Amino acid sequence: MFKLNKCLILHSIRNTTMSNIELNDKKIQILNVAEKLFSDKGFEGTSIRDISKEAKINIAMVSYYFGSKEKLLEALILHKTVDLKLQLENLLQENLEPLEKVKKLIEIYVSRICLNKGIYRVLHFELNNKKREKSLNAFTELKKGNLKAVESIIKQGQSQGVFRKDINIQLITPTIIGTFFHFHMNRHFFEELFDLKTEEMFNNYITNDLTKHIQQTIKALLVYEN
Amino acid sequence: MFKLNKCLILHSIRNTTMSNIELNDKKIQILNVAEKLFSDKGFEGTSIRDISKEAKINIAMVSYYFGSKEKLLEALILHKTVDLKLQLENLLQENLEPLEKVKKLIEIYVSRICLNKGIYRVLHFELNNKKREKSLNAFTELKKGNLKAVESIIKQGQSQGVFRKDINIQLITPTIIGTFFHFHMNRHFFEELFDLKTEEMFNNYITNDLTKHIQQTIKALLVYEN
DNA sequence: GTTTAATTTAAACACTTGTTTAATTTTATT
DNA sequence: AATAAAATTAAACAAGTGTTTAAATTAAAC
Repeated sequence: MFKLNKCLILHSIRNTTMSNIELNDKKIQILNVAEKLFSDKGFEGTSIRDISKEAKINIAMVSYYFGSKEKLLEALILHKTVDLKLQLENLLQENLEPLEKVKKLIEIYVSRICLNKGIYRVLHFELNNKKREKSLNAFTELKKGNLKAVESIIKQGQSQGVFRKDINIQLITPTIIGTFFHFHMNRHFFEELFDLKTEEMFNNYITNDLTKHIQQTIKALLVYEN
Repeated sequence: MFKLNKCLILHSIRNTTMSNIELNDKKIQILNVAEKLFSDKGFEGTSIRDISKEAKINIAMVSYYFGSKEKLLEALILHKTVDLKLQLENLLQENLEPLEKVKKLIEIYVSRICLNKGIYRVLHFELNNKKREKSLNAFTELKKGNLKAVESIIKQGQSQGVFRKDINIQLITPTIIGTFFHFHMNRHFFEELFDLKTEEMFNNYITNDLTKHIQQTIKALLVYEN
């Protein structure tokens, strides 16, 4: 473990790149393979031997680089969830109508999660696993930031008189992300239902029809008069 | 395995009870424990030894009664998802305003899934696991039935001129169940956010606030004029 | 009460798990 | 070229996995 720490520090000095210390071709390769396998077979369902086989490395390299399987998961979450936060913060600065902002917010959510579906599926899987609590703290912080962004956009719309005021702001994200995830989790079912034969057709359905449905739903919730 | 089959048949003769052959106090006990543990720790994360310890039975009894761990999961799904279908079919027969029917539909979904949250969480977990495909066929049939029910209710409302016609009916269930599940999956987060200190407070929030939010959302989607 | 079948048990099975070791090879530094 | 550090390896570790076996116990049938 002493070796490992030294190695990390040296790497961070050598790699003058952006991110938090630990970037390295081989490590990223391992992370990508881990994402794929965790997503397909779950965290417990994936063995380090599976990962090393697929990544064509020795079994010991995972412990060598990350310390343990658990810490590999932590690194994976950190590595794959950084940019969503940035994109939302940028959206807040943009000068747009509240309704347009909400629409764009949904677009960002869907496309972002869709792009990193692997890790978000893992997160979804492991979210309620008590063993995994520690690894998921970083994710909780992300969620808090996201909620702040949604709150700010909607309150802006409310003070402009465009949005209803008797809505539960904190439950809007669950509706947006929940709809998307339920669709994704039941992928097989909807592929059959909508006759989506290829990966491309499936993704197209998401970026068009599903996104539109979510936007329509949230818009209706925010503006309709009963 | 020969012994097992014989045993099952004899049981079904002795037990003159309702259900599909295989009911038995000890088996139900095992199923309940399995539901709890699978839900807490996932299917792969739960060992037969965990189950036998918690259920206070011998390790061999699971294989003896169900054949294998995989078949235990199949039995569990079948045993826990029968009644939702019935409740929805009853709802279809009721003489209610379309909007009231939708409201009640959401109530049924939420309460039903909430009551059996264990097994639905397992389903959610294992849904995309290719290894589990066979065990989940029964669940696909359930989903198809549910979709039929939703379709029939909404088309009724549309033909009465109460509901919009430019909505994606097939995506309404994802919004209902997805919202609920996302809330449930991120339980820790929302417990903190809404200061829900006890199990009771959490469940109350679901049956009141969350249900209301979903009903409000779907109502808005169905009736608002843009 | 004896016999037969069903249940329950502890032990063993072969296999997989995450992690560590110590030796080797590769890379970097002087 | 020699030295030191880092990366990689195969082998071993102890612990846990699902399942099977064969013997022991309990219950049912006669």
